[in-house]
Order: sequence, then C-alpha cells, then structure tokens
Amino acid sequence: MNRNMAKNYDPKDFEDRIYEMWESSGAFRAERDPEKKPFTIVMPPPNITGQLHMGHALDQTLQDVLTRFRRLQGYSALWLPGSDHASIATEVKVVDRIREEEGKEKEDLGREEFLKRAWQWKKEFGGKITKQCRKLGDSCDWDRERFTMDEGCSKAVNHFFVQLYNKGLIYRGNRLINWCPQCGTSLSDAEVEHEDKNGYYWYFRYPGADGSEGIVVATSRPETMFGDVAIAVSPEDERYRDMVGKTVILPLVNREIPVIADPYPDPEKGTGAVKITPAHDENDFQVGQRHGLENLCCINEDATMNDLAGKYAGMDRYECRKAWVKDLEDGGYLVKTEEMVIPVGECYRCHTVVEPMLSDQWFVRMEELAKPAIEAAKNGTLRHVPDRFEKVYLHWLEEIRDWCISRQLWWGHRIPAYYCEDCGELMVCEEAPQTCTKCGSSRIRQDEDVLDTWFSSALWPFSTLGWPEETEDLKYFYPTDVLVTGYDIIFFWVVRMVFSALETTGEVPFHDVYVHGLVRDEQGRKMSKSLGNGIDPLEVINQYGADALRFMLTTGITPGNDMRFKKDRLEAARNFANKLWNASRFVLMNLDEDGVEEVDPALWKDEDKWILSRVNDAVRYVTETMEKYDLALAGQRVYDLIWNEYCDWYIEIVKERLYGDDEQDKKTAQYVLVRALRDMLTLLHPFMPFITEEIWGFLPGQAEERDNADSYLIRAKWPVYDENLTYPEEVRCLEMAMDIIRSIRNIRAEAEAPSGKKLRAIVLCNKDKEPVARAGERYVRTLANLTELTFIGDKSEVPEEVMSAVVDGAEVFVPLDDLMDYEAELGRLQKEKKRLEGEVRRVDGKLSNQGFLSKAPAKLVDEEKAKKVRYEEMLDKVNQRLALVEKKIGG
RNA sequence: GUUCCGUUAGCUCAGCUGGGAGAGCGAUUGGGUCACAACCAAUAGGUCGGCGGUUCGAGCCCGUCACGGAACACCA
Repeated sequence: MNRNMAKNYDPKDFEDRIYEMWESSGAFRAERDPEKKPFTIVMPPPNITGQLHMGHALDQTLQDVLTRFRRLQGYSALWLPGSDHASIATEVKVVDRIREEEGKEKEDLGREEFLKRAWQWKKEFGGKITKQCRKLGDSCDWDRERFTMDEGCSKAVNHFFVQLYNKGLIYRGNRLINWCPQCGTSLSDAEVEHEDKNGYYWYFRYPGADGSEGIVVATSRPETMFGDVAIAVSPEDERYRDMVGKTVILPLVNREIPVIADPYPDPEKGTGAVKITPAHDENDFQVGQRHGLENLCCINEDATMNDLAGKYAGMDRYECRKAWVKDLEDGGYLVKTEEMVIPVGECYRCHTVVEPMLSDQWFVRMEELAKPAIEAAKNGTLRHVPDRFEKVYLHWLEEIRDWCISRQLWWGHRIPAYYCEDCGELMVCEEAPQTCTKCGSSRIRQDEDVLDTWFSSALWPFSTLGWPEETEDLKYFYPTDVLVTGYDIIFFWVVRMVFSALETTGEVPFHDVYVHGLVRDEQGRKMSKSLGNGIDPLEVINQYGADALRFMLTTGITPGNDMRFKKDRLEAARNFANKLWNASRFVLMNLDEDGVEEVDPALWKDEDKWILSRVNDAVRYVTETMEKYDLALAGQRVYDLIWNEYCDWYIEIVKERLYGDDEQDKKTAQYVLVRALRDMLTLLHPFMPFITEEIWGFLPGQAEERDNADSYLIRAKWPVYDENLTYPEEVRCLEMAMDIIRSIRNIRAEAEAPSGKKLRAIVLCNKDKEPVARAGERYVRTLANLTELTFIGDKSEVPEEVMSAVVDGAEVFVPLDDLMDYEAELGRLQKEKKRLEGEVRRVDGKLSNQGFLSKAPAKLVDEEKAKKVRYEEMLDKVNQRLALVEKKIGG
C-alpha cells in the first residue's frame, strides 16, 4: 500500500497524469442513464483560429465547476465541447498563408482549391485550443466533440435555412447593409462597433436652380455627395418653407436635386437641412423610400469612388474626400468647417471603418422570431444570472432589425440557394437540385455567398445533439441546463440561439444563462493583443498549477462583473493547495497500517462532533450556493473550512490523541480526520479537481482501488446535509475553549512573553458555564501552551500578580511572574472596557427603543436582551480588574 | 442621448431576501513547535462616495448629486 505523499506539493507531478487517468477511464463520458437526471452544458465553441486566453480559462472553468458539481451529485453530466469555424477570421488567416507561402491571392486558386487549403489549415491548427483545455482540467465528453462545419452541423444549417425560407422568414433583398472594405464582405449590425473619432462638419452651399442662394448643408462625409438625390428639411421649419418643392444644384457636379419636406430632419441639428444619400446612409435610405427617390451608389466595394464621382473615380474614399473638399472650397461652396467628434462604425474584426452600402443580400426577418424569445425571458422560462442581463437581452430583441446573414466569403456554410442559368428561377433546398424545377434546365448555379458564422452557432445547443434528427441524445440531454458565457457575446450568440431554438425545437435551448465578466490585467485594462498585456493561462498553469488558476478565477468574482488578474490572489490559491496538501499528508502519516474503521458516535469526543458538524454545515451552504451559481461564496466557504477550522483548530486539538496511548481514542481521531477530509475533498473537487483527486487516491481504501475508475473522486458521491449531525452542546464547548485560548495567546503577545515559554493559567467561570469550560480543559492546556490550568470557584483565590481577560462566561488569569507588566495590562483592560461599553451602549439603544421592542421579531429582541446581560457582566469584571491594576500602579 | 455597473481597511475585492462591518495581500510584533516559513500566533487599519428619504433599525431599499467604467444609439 502506498501512502506516501510527496513531501512537497508540486502540481506538475500529477496534473497531467490525473487528467490522462480520467480521460482514458471514460470518466468524462455522459451516458443516457434512465436512472439518472441529465445535466447538460454545451461549451461555447472557441474559434479554430484562436489560442487559449484568460477569457476561455474563466469561461471554461466555470462550466467545469458546474459540470463536476452535478456529476458528483449523481446527474448524468454532459459537457459537450467543440469549436467554431470562424468564417472571417479563418479566411483571413488562410488568405495570408497562401499569399506568404505561394505568393498567390485566393482568386488565383479558385474556390475549390482555396477550400482545400482552408480545411488543411483547420486540420493543422484547429485542435489547438481543445488540446489546451485539457491542461485546465476540463471534464468535457471528448467523444462528443463537434465542429460547426462538420457534416451534422452543416446539415442542421441547411435544414434550418430551408425551414425559415419556406416560412417566409428568410428573404433576399436589396437593402442598406454594413460593408467592410477590408474584409470584402457585408456584416450584421452586431458586427459593427461604434467608436468616436475626431472629424469635421463641412458646411456646403447647394445653390438654388433658380439662381437663388439655395441651402447650406453640413456633412462629415463629403465624398458621398455624389450620391445625393435630394435635400430634406422639416415641414415645420420656417426657414426652408419656401424652398420645398424647388430644386438646388449639386455643387460642381451640376446635377439638379429636389428639396423635399420630411419629418426626419431635426431643425435643431446642423443647419436643419439634410442631404439625402439613400445608397450610403440608413436614415437617408428610408427617406428615399418614402419619397420614391433613386438610389445612387458612388463608392465601390473596395472603398474607391466609382464613375459617379467623375474625375475622382478610382480614388480611395478618404483621398477623394480631401481633394473634393479642396475643390469645393476653391469653387466657393465651402461656408465653414467645424471640428467635431464623429461616431463611426468599425468592423469588429479588422477595425476598418464600415461603409453603409446598398447591396443584394440574404436577410432573416426578425420581427416574428423575436416575439417568443422575448416571451421566454418575460415568463421566466429563460433566466439570466445575474438577472440584470435580462434587460440587455430584451432591449436588443425589442429593437432588433432584420439580420443580414450572407457573407461574401468562401470559408463557411454556402447558402443553399440555387439559380437556374436559363430561366432565372430561384430554388432553396437542402440538397443541390439537378434540374430546374421550372424549366427543367440542368444549368444550375449555387449562390456564391456563405452564411454568417453566427448562423451556425445559433444552432449549437441542438445541432450538436443531432438535430434535425430525433436522436436519443437530443431526447435525453436537450434542452440544456445552463449556458455560460461573457456579457460581450449576448447579442451575437445568446439571443440568436434562443430564437432559433424556439423556432426549431419549440423549447428554450437552456434554462439559465450564467453571464460572467471579463478578465482584466492588474491595472484593470482589457487584455488585448495590441496592448500585449494578455496573460497566457498555460504559463500560469506551468508556474502555479491548474488548480490554483481555477480557484483564483472562480472565487475572485461576482457574477456578471469583471475581475482583475492579480498575482497575489493566484499565490494565495496556490498556498491554499499547498496547505491542503500538507494537512492531508499529516493525516495520512498518522494513520495505522490497516487503515481506518468506522467508529461509533458514542465514542466521539467533543472536538470530533464539532468538526463534523462544521463540515456538515458547510455541506449545506456549499450545495445551496452552488445551486444558485454563487460559486465564489461556495469556494470561499470550503477554503475557510479547510484552513481555519480543520487545519488551525481540529488538527491541532487532535494531535495529542494521535500521539497518546489510548488506542481506541487514537482510532477515533483517525477516523474523524479521514471522514472530514473525505467530505472536504469532495466539496473542493469542482474547484480544484487535480489535487483533490490525487489526495483521494491516497486515502485508506482507495489505494487498492486505483485501477477501478468508479472509485475516483470525480465519480464520488456529493455529501448530503445530515440533520442529525448537529451538536450544539459540543460546539458551544469548543467555542468557549477557543475563546479562552485566544485570550491567553493575546495576553502572551501583549506581555511580550515568548510564545515558546510555558505559562500557567487560571480560569474563574460562572457556575453554569463551569462544566462546559472544564470539558475544554484539554484543548486549552495544549493550544495555549500551558504547564498548568486550574479552575477556581471564587474570586478570592485569584493571585495578585496576574494579567487577565474576560470572555463570555469566564475570567482568565495568567500569572506572569517576573514578566508581569502592569502597563500592558492596563492598556489591555482599557481597550477591552471601551469595546464592551460600546457594545452595551448599542444594545441599550436598541432595547430602549419602543419601536424596536414592538416591531422587531421577538427572537431578535430576546437575543439582544441576552447580549445585554452578557456584556454588562463582562464589563463589570473588567472594571473590577481595572480598579485593581490602577491601584497597583498608583501605589 | 438611453440603459446598466461600480464607489466598503493602504491595495484587490466579498458581504445571500434590511437586524452586531469580512477575506486575501500589504503593515506591525513574536515564533526554526516533529503536516506546512507556500507556515504559526497576535495586533493595528473602515462616519461602507456626498446629501436627503423610507424603516424600530440602512453598506444593503427609494430619490438626488459627484466621480470612475461599460453597453446600445448617433457620421446633419
């Protein structure tokens, strides 16, 4: 039997080995066990282009903690992993690689060859993150790992697309979309980030066609003037009333455009007159629609000007802006220039300024789809944790506009729409048609575009379980229980999963959304590539161990709030692991060869009952907080239990028995030590799976079972709160003993007596407390490092030369011989007096308040009354001592 | 502009449905004690951002202001 734990805690010694042991034994596999309740989490699929960063580490650790907790509770816990094809990001990477290695553009290769390269790239780098996840200890079911572009998910995408199309919820239209000239594709509204930039308002005069002064209009984007088709003013605006219905001249271009009245312009803003460019501005587009105006596009897809811009054609949009403003100024049309902060939209991938453009794209009609998703949140079928995020979710859904889903890229799910080359018929179907359903032609062309990455992500909770097939997994594990994700991704993902699931499966994809914040650097800045302030989780694991990282990430947070990555908190977590390691080693070293046997509770000592009831309390607290997703509180409680109660008190108390001669008592202590440790390891396991599993393997009865996967901690039983395991009497005894011990230690420190020096102590206690105090004698003697502890029944027996302390129900005296320091004693007593007076004052205040007496709960009033008695008694004793000491010093 | 979050010990943060302010780190003091110096023991540090209100009672609820941060919107 191997019970020798390594002397030093070094996570490198076992973390990889433990993980391998779990994985190869199938500990992560979730079976469809009809005897068990399912618990399901789908992992937000990391991009195949990415590397594991702190955000993943947080996100995944939270999921792993929840999964392990439920698995221990006896659920069939499935954590389903996978990765996302990340259309734009991957395409950019592959394009770069081809350019670098082959000196070619993707167009040179053609679509088919390009896709071969992309799949090759996926094969080489796509598994990177999932490999790194293992270092974190992620207990996901790798046998069920999925990819958004694998066969099943692709089938789900086509099925969903066709279903929506057939219901009229997907349409193709010529609408204003966000265009990224760098990525060369359209973007959805969610993919545009707004940023304020320094810019200008240029005020230009559009002369009247009749030779009048015309109208002055402000713009921050003069280059779009080539697409102007009207000037709009408010019908309420007196200044321009006469102009409505007339025409003005587009400067230098010399095109005549009408002045129209429309509610859109706000007379307060700018000059109150707005140039209308329907092809390059959403609001203008709507004005154009209302007035039947033409849409004039003047900018190309690569952000150069087109022929409409005349001599500027071919110029970049910003170069054109410069030249055009100069020319207008020279022509005398520039009235004034104003510096302004201009909000601009940027591509969330490459941060190029997005150009609003009129374009043929595919859209999802959102109005109908949004309704059940809104309802699900409102009626509580879908809960947000913390609940304030429900507001964010609802706000987005209530304001939602149609979703542009087509992308002008190659890497992704190709849109399942087909056109007949002969008659132009449009066919939308899951499998490519061989012939045109209308004219029978076999000249069929598939739509060139691919779908928004998020279109497939939206199906993730059910496509990964087999949808649209009615698989056994789908029936058993769906809907999933909780989705864990950052708040930055609610719009992209959470909202879309909910409405897609409600539309297809008729159910919410998950009941709870647990939203967490961002991991920031030590100074509170966002971790980013450009700042270079990112911290690599793998390096942290290498240095401190995965358990320390996990504990730090999960206990240092409040749900929904950002956290700072502080090194000292990481060290604290590592130190905690070290503490647990050493305590466990101590326990194991003090066991007999033949292990431990259950000991009848009749033989338990007070401290045994005390620690077991503390563990029992923690079991209830930890279970409750975990179920409410208050992981930080749960983790903190286990920390306190292990360090402050088990190590600092119980182990210290029990040492004497372990080293003593009473064989039965020794066995009792061993049994309780192991029993408490076993429960604590289980409670801590979700947070620190490696170290707890490693220690578990050394416990008596486990070592022989090392080949039996069912005996691993990962598969153990979560402890259940036991109503019979409460011992109020014994707990009170221990607490009194601790009070006395603390008071003696305090006296020792105040008197600057060396902590190694043995002291004598005398306890004078209230009659009713005497049995309790005497019961604690053993602990006090040992833990306060005393040679002698005597109990006296009367004040007259107190020697003269003593330092004293008052605790609840007793007075403690320490004769300090030649070390006697009356000044220190005086200071201590005065401080104590002040404190007690404060307490008495507070309690008196409450008890003299009629409102409190009549309105506060009776239990509370009684408690306060009891406190008053206690404090006054203690204060009285302190005052008596004080008088004595003052007399001594004075005399 | 709309909405949201934060403001608690020197620092970073907890504080569950209102009922005697906590932790970690840091500081100070003492300790090489046979599980652990990645440790032990003890101590000091807070009119819980300001002002009003509700309540017998407010760090917690309401209003308001200040400062810090975020999301959404806005390119006349």
